[in-house]
Amino acid sequence: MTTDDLAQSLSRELRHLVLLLRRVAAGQPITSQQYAVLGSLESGPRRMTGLAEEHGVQLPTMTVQINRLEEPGLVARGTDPSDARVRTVELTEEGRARLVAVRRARVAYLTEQLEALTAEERAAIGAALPALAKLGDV
Amino acid sequence: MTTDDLAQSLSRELRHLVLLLRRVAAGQPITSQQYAVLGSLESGPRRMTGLAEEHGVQLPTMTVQINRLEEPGLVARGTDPSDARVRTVELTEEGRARLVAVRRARVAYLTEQLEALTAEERAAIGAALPALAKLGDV
DNA sequence: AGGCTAAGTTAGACTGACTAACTATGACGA
DNA sequence: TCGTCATAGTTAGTCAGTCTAACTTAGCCT
Repeated sequence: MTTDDLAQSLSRELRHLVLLLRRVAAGQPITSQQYAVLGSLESGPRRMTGLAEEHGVQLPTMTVQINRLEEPGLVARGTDPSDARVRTVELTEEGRARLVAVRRARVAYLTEQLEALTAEERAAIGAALPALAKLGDV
Repeated sequence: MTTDDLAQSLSRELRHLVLLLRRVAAGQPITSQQYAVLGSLESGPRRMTGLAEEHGVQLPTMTVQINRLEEPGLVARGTDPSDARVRTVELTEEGRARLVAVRRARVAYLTEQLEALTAEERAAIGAALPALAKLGDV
């Protein structure tokens, strides 16, 4: 298979995976974007700019996201004592609990889907993950 | 690796792939959703209901999408002579040209990304695609 | 001090998605 | 054949997510 053929197949499957992700997110108490943001806060407070860059969105977009997470008390804004321009964002206890619960549900759903495959197919996916992780890391 | 571990890794990588897809779509003259709809029309006219089901969206969502594709003349609505309730949708010449052009750009982008990997990594992705394709086909 | 740069927020617009309510047509039994 | 119910689609209203442009505030540097 040429790289070009592979790119065509991958292009097709990426759309498929998007639909899968949509089903993973269905019925969750937060959207997949909110989940992703909470995940970025798991290891400690972050600044707005860092979050926006990591998620590949503009700052105003992240402002909106954090506003929506702050309103129900899942995250809290703080300040950086060394630079008054910087706003920090961190998980609240409730936000951490929500993150864990949603992650559990996501993983459970994916586990269920993976169980439907053969052991060989699961192994193939596992073997491809490192390569997929590198993909697009320009 | 247990299936549960695999699910966790996959959950992480899916988010990564979403960001990749976003970059693939950046700068294209149509959105990725519009591209996907045009792709569904490549093999011939379709009815609204069929398109909505294939894309996993509600009918009103597809109405809006088709409206936006019809306005610049990329698709055309028709009727089904055997059932007056049914609206058909088909590609115009311009729509087909647009589809081909966007596909070319997408594949070129992915090819470029894949070239940055080793042959082994590309092979691993290729080997996993059939399994990924099955994933979520409930 | 003055002026440039950086960090965030606000405002306005657009896409994409949903549900609810509506129109128009088809199907089927009394 | 007529009434009722189901099907196909559109319209209207709402919300999340994203963008750009414009603004505010704070730091930095000469």
